[in-house]
Amino acid sequence: MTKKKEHLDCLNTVKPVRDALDVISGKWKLLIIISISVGNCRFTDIQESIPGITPRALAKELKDLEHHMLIKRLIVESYPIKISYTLDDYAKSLTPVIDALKDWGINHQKKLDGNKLIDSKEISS
Amino acid sequence: MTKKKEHLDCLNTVKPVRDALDVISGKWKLLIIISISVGNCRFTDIQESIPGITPRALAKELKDLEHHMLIKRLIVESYPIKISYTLDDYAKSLTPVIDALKDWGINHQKKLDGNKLIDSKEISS
DNA sequence: CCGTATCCTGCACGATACTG
DNA sequence: CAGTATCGTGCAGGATACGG
Repeated sequence: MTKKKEHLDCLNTVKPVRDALDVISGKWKLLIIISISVGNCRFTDIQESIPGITPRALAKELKDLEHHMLIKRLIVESYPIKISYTLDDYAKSLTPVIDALKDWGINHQKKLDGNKLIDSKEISS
Repeated sequence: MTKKKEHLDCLNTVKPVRDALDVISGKWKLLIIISISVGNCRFTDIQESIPGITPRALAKELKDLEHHMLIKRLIVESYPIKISYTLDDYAKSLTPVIDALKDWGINHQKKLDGNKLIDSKEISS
């Protein structure tokens, strides 16, 4: 059956897509990457730059991101202990993914907005 | 400050990215899109093509996907009622997104596998 | 055949307090 | 400063049964 083969090919797509989604989805991951990318490298700095995040959440997400090799954790001073988080070069490989998601998200939002305008002509600024 | 501006630009990225993730993340959405894309168009067919999915889950996801204009729901016969689900042309716009995620996911898995080998060597030594 | 209706469970995520 | 430790909660998703 050709259908079965096609189905299998598609499942070969689903797995890596899910792997990728696991890495970048979630409430904080992108925000943390962004915060580090603009120069925040200390735990407390990152925490203060992301309204609403708790130290528990930040610690967990930082570990995840480090495990996925998207950020690096460096001890820069042992007493008093100081840590520096930086983006790994590997994080750059995410650029096409982020861009594709961003472009589609913008376009999709426009499409949804267009639909809303049909219902109500209110435009919020 | 230029930092503040950069930070703002990045937040302008986060929102559409999250919008996009909301649409395609989740346990079943991609599988359903795939199932329909290979020719399954009846509720029961789709259900049987995706091992483990319950009617409740399928119904919910189909509604979401329809709301996001990725699939179309057509009543093809009123008694006994028969429904046909098809991919909306708009779903094609997701292709670059899926491809980017897939490529990155494949590459990332390779990278993790490579690292595992290093880790296990370090541990065993 | 195409779904709803109930009920249930796990886990992502939060609040708050505390420590080397 | 850079995190843990505890405790708590909401909600995505599951099991099972039933209805038009």
